[in-house]
Amino acid sequence: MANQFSVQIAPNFSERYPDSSATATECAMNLVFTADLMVKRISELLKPFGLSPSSGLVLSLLADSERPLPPNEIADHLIITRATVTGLLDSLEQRGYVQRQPHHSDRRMLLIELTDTGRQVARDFRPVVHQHQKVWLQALSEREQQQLIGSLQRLQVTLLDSGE
Amino acid sequence: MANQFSVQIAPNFSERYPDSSATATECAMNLVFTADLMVKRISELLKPFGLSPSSGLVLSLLADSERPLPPNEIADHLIITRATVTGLLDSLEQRGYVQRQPHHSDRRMLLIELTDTGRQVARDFRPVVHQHQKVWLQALSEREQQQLIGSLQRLQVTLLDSGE
DNA sequence: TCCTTATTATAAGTATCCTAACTATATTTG
DNA sequence: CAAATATAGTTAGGATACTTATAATAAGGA
Repeated sequence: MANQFSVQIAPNFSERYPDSSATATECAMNLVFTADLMVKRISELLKPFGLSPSSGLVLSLLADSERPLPPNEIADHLIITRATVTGLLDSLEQRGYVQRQPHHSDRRMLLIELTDTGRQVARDFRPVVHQHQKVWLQALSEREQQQLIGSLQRLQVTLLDSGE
Repeated sequence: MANQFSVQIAPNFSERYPDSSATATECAMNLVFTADLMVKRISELLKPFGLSPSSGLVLSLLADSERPLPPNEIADHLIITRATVTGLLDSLEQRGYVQRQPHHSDRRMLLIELTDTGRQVARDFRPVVHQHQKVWLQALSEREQQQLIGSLQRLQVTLLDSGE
C-alpha cells in the first residue's frame, strides 16, 4: 500500500531511453500488472474448488467444446507447451475430472474428455468466476469495455506476429 | 494458429451464466491473454541477459530508486511474496548484481543495493525492452494508449479493493 | 517398399512462485 | 518491566510451466 498505483515511470525516462516511449512502457507495465492482479483474484476464487487458473481454463475449454480435444489443441488455446498440458492433464485425470481416450484414426494422438464429475465441477466454479468478472469490469463503461477488447486484440496481433 | 484470436466466448454464454456479462468476461480473458503474450515476449528479450521477467523488474526497480530498498518494498511493488523476493535476491546476489546490507536502525531488515555490475546490466537490457514496447504499442494511437492506461488503472483500483 | 522427415505425447531436469512454518527483532500492552 | 503481538526475512515443500530429449506413429518421396 506504498503507492496509489504500483506502476511508476521514472521522471527522466525519456532522456534515459531516447528510442523508447514513456507512454508505451506505461501501457505495457499497467497491462501486465493489471492482468497479474486479476489472475491472482481468479486464483483465490478457484482455490475452494482445488483448481489453479490453468486447470480452470482447461476444464472451461473442454466444457465449451462440443467434441473431445487432443492435448495439442488445448496447448494452442492456452498458449502453453504440450509438456505443460501433460502435467495439467495428469493432475485432472488423477482427480477424475478428465479422461484420456485413444484417437480413432491417429494412434499418436489422444482425445481428452470431461467426465461427469469434471463437467459438474465446471458448472460449479464458472458462474462464480464470471460473476466476479462482471463486477470488476463495472469499473468501465460498456463502451470502454468494447474499446478495451479492440485495443487488446490489436495488441495481440502485433505480439503474435513479433514472435517469429 | 487454430483461430484468429484465441479468446472465444461461447455463443450461448449469456443464457448459461445469467448473472454474468459476456463483454466483461471477454475483457478479462483478452486482458490475461494479451499480458501473458507480452510477458512471453519480454521473457525472450531478457533471455540473452540471463534474466527472468521478475529478475528484470527487480533490477529496474532498484535502478530507478534513489535509495537502497528493503525486500519488503520490492515485494509490494511487484505484488509477489517476500519468500519469492528472497529467492530472486539469492539468484541476483549470487551473480553479483545486488548486495544485501544490514539496515542501520532495524536489525530485522535488510537493504538491497545494486552493484556496479548490476547497474550496468540494467543499462544494457532496459533499452532493448523499452524499444520493443514502443514498437508493440504502435498498434495503438497515442490517444488509445492513454485510454488504455486509464481503463487499466481503474481496473487495478477495483481489483486491489476486492482483495480483502 | 523402404527410408527420411514430421508430429504426437511423455519424461527428466530446471526455474519460478506460492503457502505455511520458523527465527530473530521490534512494538505494544498490561 | 514482562508478556503478548506484530513484522522482516528465511526455509521447506508443492504446483506450474519451461526446455530438451525420447519413443511411437504417421506421412511423403525415391
